[in-house]
Amino acid sequence: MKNLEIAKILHEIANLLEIRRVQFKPAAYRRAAMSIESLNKDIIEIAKKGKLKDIPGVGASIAEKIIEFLKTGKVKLHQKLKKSLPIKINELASVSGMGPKTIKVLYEKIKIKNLAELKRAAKQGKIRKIGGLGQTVEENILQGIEIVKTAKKRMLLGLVIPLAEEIKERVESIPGVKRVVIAGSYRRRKETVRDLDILAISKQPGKVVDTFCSFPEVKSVRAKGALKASVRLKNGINVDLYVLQENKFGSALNYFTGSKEHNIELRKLALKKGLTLSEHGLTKVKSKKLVAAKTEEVIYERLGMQYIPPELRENRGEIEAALKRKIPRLVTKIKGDLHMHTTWSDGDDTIEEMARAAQKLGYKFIAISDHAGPLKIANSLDEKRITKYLKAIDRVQKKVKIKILKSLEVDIKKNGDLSIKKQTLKKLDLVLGAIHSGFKTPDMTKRICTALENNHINILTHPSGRVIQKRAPYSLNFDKLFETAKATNTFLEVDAFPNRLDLTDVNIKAAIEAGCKIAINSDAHNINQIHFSTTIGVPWARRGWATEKDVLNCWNLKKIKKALKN
DNA sequence: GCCGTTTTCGGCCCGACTGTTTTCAGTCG
Repeated sequence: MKNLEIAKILHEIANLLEIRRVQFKPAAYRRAAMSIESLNKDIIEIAKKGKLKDIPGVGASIAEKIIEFLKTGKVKLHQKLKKSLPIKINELASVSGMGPKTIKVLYEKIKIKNLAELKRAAKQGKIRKIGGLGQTVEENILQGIEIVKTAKKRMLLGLVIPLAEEIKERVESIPGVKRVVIAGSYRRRKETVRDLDILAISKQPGKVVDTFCSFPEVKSVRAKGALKASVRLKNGINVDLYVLQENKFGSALNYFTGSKEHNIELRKLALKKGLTLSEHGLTKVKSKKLVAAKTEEVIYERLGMQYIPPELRENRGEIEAALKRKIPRLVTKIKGDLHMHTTWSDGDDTIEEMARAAQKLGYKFIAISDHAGPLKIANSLDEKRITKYLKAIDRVQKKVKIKILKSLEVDIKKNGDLSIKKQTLKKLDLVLGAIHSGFKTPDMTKRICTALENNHINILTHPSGRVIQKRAPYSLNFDKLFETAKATNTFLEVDAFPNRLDLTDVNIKAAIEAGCKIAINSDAHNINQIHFSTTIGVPWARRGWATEKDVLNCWNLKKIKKALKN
């Protein structure tokens, strides 16, 4: 898979062209790069079919460069640009405050080529001596370098939610504040969040900004104006606050929710209608008359399209769909959770504790699905303990209202066999199949598809094996996997554990389009994690355009049981 | 360099804040 390598080169070309003050091309290269980054197909396959130009943002010239890279491992233009400006441009550009102009002047005047040299020069006070730059710039660069190093990792959404809601409440408590919404990637429920964009309605913006900046949890104020402020909290999260008037809240919310790509498309669409869209509202280009600003709903309607839920705003086809009024009715809640662990394997809480906690969340059913197989580290169940485990579930069932389905998460061996005997699996209500070892198996697609074809697996759990910020997904042919899952009536899991979110949003959409069904599960290992399926899993599935009919655990128990028998 | 329900040529998102200079360019989201 060369997608990311190619994207990186295109980004670098964009940055290098920008330094040369070339117009428009940087944006074109960047668009192609981002589009390739989010592909769920191997670009080599696309190239083989001659379909490179079908990728949004890729035209004749970039397609040629991709082919050149696949053939030779290099792109001549890229080499040439690098030769004329031999610096680590992507690295330097990642520092906040370092734009193309600054990078260029620093190279020309004092030969700064990389992050280490930049840091040294700043520490030695060499940057402040350059015309146009001063001591503050120098200090900001040093700070920026630290942030690049520490904040390279975006934070997992699941870990940010409690902190974000806490700071939201703090802002709500400021006198004169009427309404508070956290916008940005947080509202779109992306898997990771870099900073929080908080919008507040108030008639006294200055006061609100001042109070916000003086919160005890604020470590440093990065920027402060009449209407907005940017601070770094002691827990390391960057928070931007924007204070708005009520009558412009909709346009501001739309603008700050993003994504940037979505907004750009909206603006282009507005222009075609003789309108211009900004955070201040939708106005007529000629007369400057305001047409819509108060709510997002009005703005989308005035643009001639359906309202687009925040989770879909990634410029992945939602705008076209909304124009045709084809935005699906996305999943909003699930009735139960079909993947969780207890003290019988590697969980922290008992079957009864898990059942009662799930009942408290309003779930109608759960599946207890402890590990089974050779996975020693997770205290996996063997054949002998499984018998006792099933009896233990029966005992708890008598005590609780919630329906408990009997399940196991069974390891798929390297040859595609399951690690538990078939007659044992027959005693279960549903079987989860999973890869937990041998991640580098040469043909993982074959291993998994063999398992689905030869065995009775109801749900393939965390299908790609990725762990966010830690482990890359194993190499899989998703088209083949989806085809096999559909043919074998296997549900594909959306594992809602914060560092998994596996399938990815892009893959969920592709799976559904291929005719597959999914199951949204918490993979909880204690009672405090069961909510993941609702708080993180459901929004994540929405990002994959999932509707209730696509999701196993949106159905009632009778329908689920019937589906599992197939 | 890409793209098309005004266009195969001629456009390409928009405004706030910062730092430095003194009226604005650069950067960011």
